[in-house]
Amino acid sequence: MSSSVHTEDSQWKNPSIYSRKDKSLGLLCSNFLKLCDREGVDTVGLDNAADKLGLCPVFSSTNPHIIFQPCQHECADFFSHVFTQNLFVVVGVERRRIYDIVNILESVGVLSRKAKNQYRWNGYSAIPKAVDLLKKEGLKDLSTASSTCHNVSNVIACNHSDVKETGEGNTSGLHKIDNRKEKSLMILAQNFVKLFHCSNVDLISLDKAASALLGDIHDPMAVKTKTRRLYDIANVFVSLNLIEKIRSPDNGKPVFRWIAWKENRTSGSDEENICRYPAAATSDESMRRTFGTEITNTIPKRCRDDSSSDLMSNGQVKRLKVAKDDELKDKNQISAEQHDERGTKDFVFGPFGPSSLPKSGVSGKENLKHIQNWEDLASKYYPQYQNKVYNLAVKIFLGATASAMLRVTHDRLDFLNGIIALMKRLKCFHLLNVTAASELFAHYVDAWESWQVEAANELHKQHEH
DNA sequence: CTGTCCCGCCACTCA
DNA sequence: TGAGTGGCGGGACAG
Repeated sequence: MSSSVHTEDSQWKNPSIYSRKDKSLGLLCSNFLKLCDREGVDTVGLDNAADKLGLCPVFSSTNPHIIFQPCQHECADFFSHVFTQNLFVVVGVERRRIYDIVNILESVGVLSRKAKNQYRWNGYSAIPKAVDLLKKEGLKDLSTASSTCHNVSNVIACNHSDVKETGEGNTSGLHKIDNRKEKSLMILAQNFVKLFHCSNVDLISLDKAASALLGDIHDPMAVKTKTRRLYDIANVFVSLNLIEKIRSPDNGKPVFRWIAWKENRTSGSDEENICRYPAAATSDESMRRTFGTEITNTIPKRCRDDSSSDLMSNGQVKRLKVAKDDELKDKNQISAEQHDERGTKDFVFGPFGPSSLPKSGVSGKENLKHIQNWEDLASKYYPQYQNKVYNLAVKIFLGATASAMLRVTHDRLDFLNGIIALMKRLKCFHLLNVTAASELFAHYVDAWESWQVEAANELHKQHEH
């Protein structure tokens, strides 16, 4: 038994192993934006985005939104140190959050919906136009509704009420849709923008904004709910550098201030206006904004299995995908190109690479590519199970733990204990029984062992050569 | 204690 | 009809 695994075991049980901030909407939004804001990106598919972000969709029968994000740390030796350095962070990011982000981004024109699951990436250059439109809309509302509403911020709320009133007492589908739409995060976000642009108020607190947007509704619960939504919106807008959070000079309370372009756009091209956004800059290249937080996981195409393939009876292992020699060679060639200083025919180790092997000449960005190769190879070792819980377990396991765990211990029991501890941390262990877990992970051990033999042979061949 | 906002239930929509 | 979408509020976390 390896004592190190026991040490890690206790760490996995630590509920405070990651910060709440790791899962923040703002961080996720930054990552999402960085993913979209790239050359040649026109359409954003939500599934694809989640995949590229390193969010590995799993098939929870209880929560269709659940997605696992392997880790917030994009370090070269992530896989090898993930356990020993206590970097293991499995972040339960929900697809649900992506919907929130997408809706808010849509409100300022950054994205527009094309079809189910598909969004068009309009980019940051679309923001000025969208905001301008909102401003005009807000001012128009102001002029037409000023007779019934007493102040600027209530105009927006008045327009809310108009919709609401037509819906009240009428349960027809159309009005239901209207009511739901009116409450949507997108509309709320747009009204939040209008508050900044159609009033003389410079600093807006979220509770005040919530009250303003609710108009005559003074229900504390409604204000609380609206405020919660505004927090989400504000976080996304902060990620976009549209607003910033500061302390009110009056009472020290947190308030938000619009920091992107605001003045009436009477002249100047769109490009000039775009450049007023702090997020944007002058050159084409730097027009792509930089974020305070880097994308945390660039590992592409994680653990996407083809669940439509033929499978055996429930809970049984269908097959273990073992990389064929030629496939490995293909990978090696790709890897060799990426690590040219190692020679064009160097053997690059996959997800189960023995820790004893030298890693000289591989660092920094190259290591990121290296990790991607690990990921590619990992997909070839990917056992497929009909049992969704098994697949869940494997996906999580495959994402971040296989090589690291087995570098810590070669003892199978120790290995299983570690996995069980991991499962407990992931709160999904109750879905598994120990026998099932043993069966599953014993397969993984076998795969790893066979791969090691294969890798050792390849290394031996290289030395002979 | 207050502000913040993650989490996920469940209703609704749509292909 | 099932998968996708998103409103909503409980309650945990952070300062």
